[in-house]
Amino acid sequence: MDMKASSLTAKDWAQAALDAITRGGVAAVSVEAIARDLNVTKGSFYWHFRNRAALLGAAMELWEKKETDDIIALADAITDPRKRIQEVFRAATSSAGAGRLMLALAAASDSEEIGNFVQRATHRRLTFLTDCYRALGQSADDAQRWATFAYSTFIGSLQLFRDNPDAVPAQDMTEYLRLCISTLIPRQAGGATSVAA
Amino acid sequence: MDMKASSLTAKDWAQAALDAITRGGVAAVSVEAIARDLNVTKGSFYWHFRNRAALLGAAMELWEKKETDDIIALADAITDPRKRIQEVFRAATSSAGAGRLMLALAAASDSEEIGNFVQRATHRRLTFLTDCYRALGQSADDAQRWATFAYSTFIGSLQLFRDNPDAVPAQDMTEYLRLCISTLIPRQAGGATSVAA
DNA sequence: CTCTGTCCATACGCCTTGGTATGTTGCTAC
DNA sequence: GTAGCAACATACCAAGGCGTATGGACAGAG
Repeated sequence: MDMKASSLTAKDWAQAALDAITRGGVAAVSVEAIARDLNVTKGSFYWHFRNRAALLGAAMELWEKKETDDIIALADAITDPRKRIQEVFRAATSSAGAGRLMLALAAASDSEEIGNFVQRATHRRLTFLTDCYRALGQSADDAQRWATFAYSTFIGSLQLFRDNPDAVPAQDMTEYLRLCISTLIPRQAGGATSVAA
Repeated sequence: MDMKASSLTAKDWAQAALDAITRGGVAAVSVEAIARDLNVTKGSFYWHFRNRAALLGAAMELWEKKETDDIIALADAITDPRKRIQEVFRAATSSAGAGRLMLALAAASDSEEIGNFVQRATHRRLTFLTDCYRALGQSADDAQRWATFAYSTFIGSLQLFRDNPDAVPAQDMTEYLRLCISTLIPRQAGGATSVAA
């Protein structure tokens, strides 16, 4: 029944590393522990990778790739900038796994290697949001500030609901999202363009 | 010149543990490493504490105590609820050390011990903010949602500026804060509801 | 059947860390 | 001055984790 046990690839190891980070943070990425998860031993690992740092690098590259794919998929699906921002929030609060992974990586961003990837991902997301706000007719400065505001709220909500799941009753979750979205998307555009509401 | 080398207390160890967490996360709390920071050996530690978990517990209690003191000092200083919320943001963005410590603890909140403390601190802060919004005339439900919103933005901004210091130019920082504060404190004080669709 | 390269297991050395056991110093009481 | 306790230092063990060295299974090429 289990034919996938033929041979492992470096990507399999990278994905397993991401899973370990999601569960227990970057500190949980130990060669032997992940080898146990994959039902192999260290001998397999050191054939695919030079050392633990190489595994972390591959995991970060895989994360960046999937991360980019997610952003692109999100961007391509919707054209209305208002609904784009809205969808960022909805997609974030839905997939708890990606959120936990993002937070775990951010927590270890003091490491030079990981920090660069987190920084790039954050920058891309901010650029994406800034473009949305610019499409709403805001100035460049206003758009950047609003994007930073919205992204901070997004990250903070993610962390709050992870660490304090009962901060907001589950019934009020939709109400909370409506409040955030309606507040973070100013009704009055910068004055130039206007999107049909 | 250095007379403070007389004798260490358990509180000194707890504070050193908090410093280690601020620098490198909870994983950086190793008995021997902190002993090196304090210029002593493990022998000293195991006289003051039973084990590493006891040190973490003492560190968390010390953190909760200082944390509570900070909140109380903040609350006593200002009576205007609008300025209270404003001050929360200003105090947060100013002391980067407390922010880093908070984020490092939140990142390790999957641990049962640490998670409880983080949860209590978060709950107290949310209660504080909720009271502020209630004092502004909001309903209980609205106040809780706005408090959650504001706190999420606060935590998210902290994390964003830690991981991506150049997300917003330093000059625009005050502008960014003004945007957040003016948005997160609804203008209309006497009214019952704030945002209507 | 043999040879070769891929993919993995086993065994080992080394370092770090938690924890224990025990030795050592300095101050205080008397 | 000496008994005794507080506050360490030192030595040691076991566990785990990284990295290496080497051996073995297994498939395909010839």
